[in-house]
Amino acid sequence: MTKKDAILQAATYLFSRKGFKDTSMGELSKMTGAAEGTIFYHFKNKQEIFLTILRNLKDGILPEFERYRKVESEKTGLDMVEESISFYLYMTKTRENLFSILHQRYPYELAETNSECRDILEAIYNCFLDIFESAITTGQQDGSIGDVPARKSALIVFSMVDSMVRFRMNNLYDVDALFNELIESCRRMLENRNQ
Amino acid sequence: MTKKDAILQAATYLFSRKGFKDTSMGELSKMTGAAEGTIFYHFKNKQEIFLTILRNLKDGILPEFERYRKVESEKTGLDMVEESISFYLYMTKTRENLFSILHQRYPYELAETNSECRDILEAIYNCFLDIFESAITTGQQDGSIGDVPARKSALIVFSMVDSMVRFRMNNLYDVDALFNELIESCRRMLENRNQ
DNA sequence: GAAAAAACCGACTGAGCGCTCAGTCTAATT
DNA sequence: AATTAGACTGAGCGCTCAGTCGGTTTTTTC
Repeated sequence: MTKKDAILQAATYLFSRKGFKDTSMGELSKMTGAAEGTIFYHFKNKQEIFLTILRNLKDGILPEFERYRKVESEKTGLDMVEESISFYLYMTKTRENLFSILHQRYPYELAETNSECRDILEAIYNCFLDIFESAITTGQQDGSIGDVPARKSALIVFSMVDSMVRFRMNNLYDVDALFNELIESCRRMLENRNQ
Repeated sequence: MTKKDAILQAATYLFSRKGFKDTSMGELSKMTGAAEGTIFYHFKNKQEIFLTILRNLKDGILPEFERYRKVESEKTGLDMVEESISFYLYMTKTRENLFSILHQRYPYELAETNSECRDILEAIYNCFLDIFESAITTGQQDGSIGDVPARKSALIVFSMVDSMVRFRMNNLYDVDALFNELIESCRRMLENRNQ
């Protein structure tokens, strides 16, 4: 692994654990074995490290989500919603550090002044929502899901799932214990009752 | 207003807007007109200012929530859930600064080492959950709500509502546009269908 | 194998931070 | 009028931080 990659990896870890502002270049230097000067040789400043992580997050994750979304399935839309929730929870578990960064204040603060950051965040969240929305519209076509506004319902489902992720990351609640109830709640919320 | 109160008020504003770590004593001093020394005369350190705000938040808000919870009502439990959601959204709107502080990283970081902070946060969240839980159990008694696990469902409803608050605070989505759908979703999620 | 380019180093800088402290001011008490 | 105590002040201390710079080592190119 190149030193540049080592820096990005360590920064991802530290930013997710301690936050952007509370991670110092000295720590980053110590963790990677690179001198502070080396870090600034590869990245013009601290913010640029963060943006690079965000760029990589987008480029690494979006294709995976897109690929998942386009997989043809024999399932009903309602079952697809359930599967999408599991998929999202699985993704956030395998990339905990990256998703933890998305739950922090700094990216949204940066987005206010930096348009690239804003665009990346928007692309990421649109992609997440699309997963749920397309499952819902599929369900409305096959009759498994009732007559609900698809985008808004997708947003509500997403907000529920994202809260679970937040619970898990902050060790506030055992998400496994809540998982079944979450799925059942979403089913009751969406299912078609006029069949 | 005493200078001590002015400091607390300004700190609440600054902490909620910029976060704990990004608020400097210099700023706080400038905003209140108090010398930096004065701040440390009233509070032994920066953390103590934060804890005082949290203490006041608890003492100011919990009684109001408790009072609301104990109001006898003619409504069905399901209607009470809807009303509780509105009540929670209303409370977060009138005390936006305080609730914004609860959505930050610092209080939970502090809670890891400071037991008073931990206790306050726990008391606050238990109180929030109790509102929704007692509406749900009421609904199960009057038959308006189905056979769902009350505490877990309360947690799910709370997580939905709290996400709305987060959307509003970060200007990510127009919550008013989502409000009706949120209510309808919760109703579908909870209502008794065996009547 | 020499020259050029890229990667790397760590001591250093200046700004900003939380917090201290010696001392002033004000108003009540004796 | 003298004393006292609480409220308040702001210069300044010790420290941390992001970022710089002059120089060294490693790699690439011809």
